[in-house]
Amino acid sequence: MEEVINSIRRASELVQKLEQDLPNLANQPGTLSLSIDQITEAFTAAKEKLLLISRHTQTSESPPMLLHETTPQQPQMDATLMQEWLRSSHALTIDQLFQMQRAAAMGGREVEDSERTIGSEGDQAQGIHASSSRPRRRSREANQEKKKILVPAPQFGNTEMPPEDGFTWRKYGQKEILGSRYPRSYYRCTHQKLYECQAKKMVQRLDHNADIFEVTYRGKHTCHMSSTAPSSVPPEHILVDMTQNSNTISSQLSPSVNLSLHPASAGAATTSGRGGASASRYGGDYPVVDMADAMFNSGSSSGNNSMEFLFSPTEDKTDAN
DNA sequence: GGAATTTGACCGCT
DNA sequence: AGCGGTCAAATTCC
Repeated sequence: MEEVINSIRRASELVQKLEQDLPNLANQPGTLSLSIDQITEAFTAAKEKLLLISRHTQTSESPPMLLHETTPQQPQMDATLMQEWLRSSHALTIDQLFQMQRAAAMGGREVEDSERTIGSEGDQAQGIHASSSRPRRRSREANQEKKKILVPAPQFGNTEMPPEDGFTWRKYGQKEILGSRYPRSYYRCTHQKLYECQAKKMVQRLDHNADIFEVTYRGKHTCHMSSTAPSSVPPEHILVDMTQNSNTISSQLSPSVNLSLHPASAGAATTSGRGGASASRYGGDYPVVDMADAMFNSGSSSGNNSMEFLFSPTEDKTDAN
């Protein structure tokens, strides 16, 4: 276990270093890519060690990895989702890094076409201001970036809520959707007023698998621009093309670089304001600790296999295209 | 009392 | 016409 921790630490340091060098490396895609590879390797090493450990310690009461049970056609879901969750809980600069890397690597074309409706900065197209009595948005989805991800429902605590994702959301509506068993909930960024943040998300359980939330993000968070705003950036790189293969997750970029060292998002993560699931436990000053916490506390107390979430071997090499 | 959630109504889009 | 997204009053919670 010692080794695992060390590997994670090393990776974390690399991330930190990378973060510091980011301004210099911004126009050096090669070096940047190299750094990312190193980080990937470090995490992968940690994972492999963990796998070894967990093989030894694994018992029959290993935690139910939801998707494996119910939807075998989604073999990599849990790993990706966990990464997604962790990433979005912390990432700010890493996300930017991804964007830079993407831009450097290629035309950025691989970004999920089918689910992504780009409008240059579609937020103001929200139509908040209107003429008559009740202001309405204009085009509903046009000119709005829209991303779908699948998120596992918490297995403990308030399972009605999707896992926190690094932002604070305020629910503004819920609706029964035709043909769906579960209602869809509508959330907007809590800082909508303060920072005019137009980010929104819709959350809905999958019909065929109530353990999974389909979360659709729309709009961009502008609140993180503010130094006082606690937010980070929504996930960009895990996208689900729901239109083709019901649950195909495509991880576009090096999936192992998921940690950001930004404690800024501390405590900002909750989907429910009060009541049940609450503020983030993973927003502290020690990302490694946070990650470990997430790894070993999420999903199951036995937790021995939780690392699979983070570093699935297949996942690591998944960004095939 | 303020902030968040609930929920029925409203309205734009297809 | 009907569905889906949003509004906003009412309610709940801290």
